[in-house]
Amino acid sequence: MSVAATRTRILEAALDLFGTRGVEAVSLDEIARTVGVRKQSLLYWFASKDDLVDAVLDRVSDELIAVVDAAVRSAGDEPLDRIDSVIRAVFRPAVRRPALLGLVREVGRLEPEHVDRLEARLRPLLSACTRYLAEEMERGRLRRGDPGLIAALAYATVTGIATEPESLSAVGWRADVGGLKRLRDELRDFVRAALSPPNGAPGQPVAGGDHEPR
Amino acid sequence: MSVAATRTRILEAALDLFGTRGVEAVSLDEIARTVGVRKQSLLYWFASKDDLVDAVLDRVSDELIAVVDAAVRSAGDEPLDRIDSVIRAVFRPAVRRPALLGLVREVGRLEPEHVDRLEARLRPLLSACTRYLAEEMERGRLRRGDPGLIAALAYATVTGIATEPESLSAVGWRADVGGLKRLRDELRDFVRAALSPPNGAPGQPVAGGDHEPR
DNA sequence: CAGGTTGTCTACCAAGTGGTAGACAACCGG
DNA sequence: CCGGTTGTCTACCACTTGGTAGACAACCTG
Repeated sequence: MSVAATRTRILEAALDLFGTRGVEAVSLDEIARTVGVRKQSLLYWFASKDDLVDAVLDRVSDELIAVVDAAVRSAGDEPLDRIDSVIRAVFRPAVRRPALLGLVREVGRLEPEHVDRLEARLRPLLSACTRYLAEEMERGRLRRGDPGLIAALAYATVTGIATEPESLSAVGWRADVGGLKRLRDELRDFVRAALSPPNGAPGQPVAGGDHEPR
Repeated sequence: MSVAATRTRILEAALDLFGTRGVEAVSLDEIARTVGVRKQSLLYWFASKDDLVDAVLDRVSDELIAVVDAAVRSAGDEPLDRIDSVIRAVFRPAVRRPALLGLVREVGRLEPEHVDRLEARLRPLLSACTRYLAEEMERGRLRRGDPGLIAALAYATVTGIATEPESLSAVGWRADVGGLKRLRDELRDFVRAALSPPNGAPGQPVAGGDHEPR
């Protein structure tokens, strides 16, 4: 009790290991070892490896949804600024802890049951996102395109760059404080440029008094 | 001899399995089974799993380099068109066979020796790419930024989107012929927008001989 | 046809896999 | 202080892991 509860520590360790090395590649013994406990204590808290995977995925999706929601709420009206805000909010935890997005990226290596579960939990976030993109494209404040695919592309860019510090080191990048800042800024500029409407950046809103009907 | 040589068939099967499920998660027995041979025949051609991994990585880097080189040579002078050409060339094999880029994405889950080997083989391609980006930024034909990080971002976007058809299915995308075409076009537009210089598309080079003092 | 080479196989092995059964100590409310 | 709950443990289990040893057939080459 002086330290965190065993269950939580198992979850954290499993998240990191699953996210960085892959679910199938990590054994229960290894997780238990890093927690400092026997495998059977782990199986006391989680009936099976599948159970543990589900719990970890739930934790990840919870955290992701919370982070994105907070970022959206704290941002202004301009869609590019709002997207900036989300990226900033996701970037920090993602780079500091690649396992977080790494686990999401594990989708497709997981068994269908797990994929379904994760998709179901993230669907509200996802559909709100594509709906928002579609609205702002309509208003001319974002480059037009298929909102779903645009969302997927932005997602791929952010997760790809955040989960692969190794490829970044291949282009001479270092993970110090300055490097992190430069990477974050470059990512922001990249996505902003990719989503900006073709005319000009500031994009005065269209005249009509629209009110975002929700 | 009627079918492909055993060695080649092992390499192909290993590439697909390693790339889609992860190196550590795939056993020699499983590879052998999909080839239709016993594990010990596999160990006759490749002394160990590590040897097999190296051989597969070599094959992947060879193919990648060949594809990119051909695309660059066949493209025109405009950098955005040239980048289009590379993306088009990489997109088709990558989406048809996610294992290809999936294996490259495995970097960071591999042991350092394998990473070093792969990086060494891809370094010429990579440094040529960043050098080219730097030149064209200088000439004002690409949006300015850190060439290395820009390259990494474009790479992350392409590989991320090509290796995760599952996340695409989450936004309603289907992998039929039309879907592929739409995805390819959307990816092209996304990257083109992300890399275009901010003024206008055709981008006459800047008059003064500026040199960005670093 | 003799003798070596090539390629696949069966038979093993020690270590590790996810998981079960149950002992045992610490704690709790009555 | 007593009986049950809680949490961790040891002891197993059947199966899979990467890898070794060596039998054996098919093939060349002389």
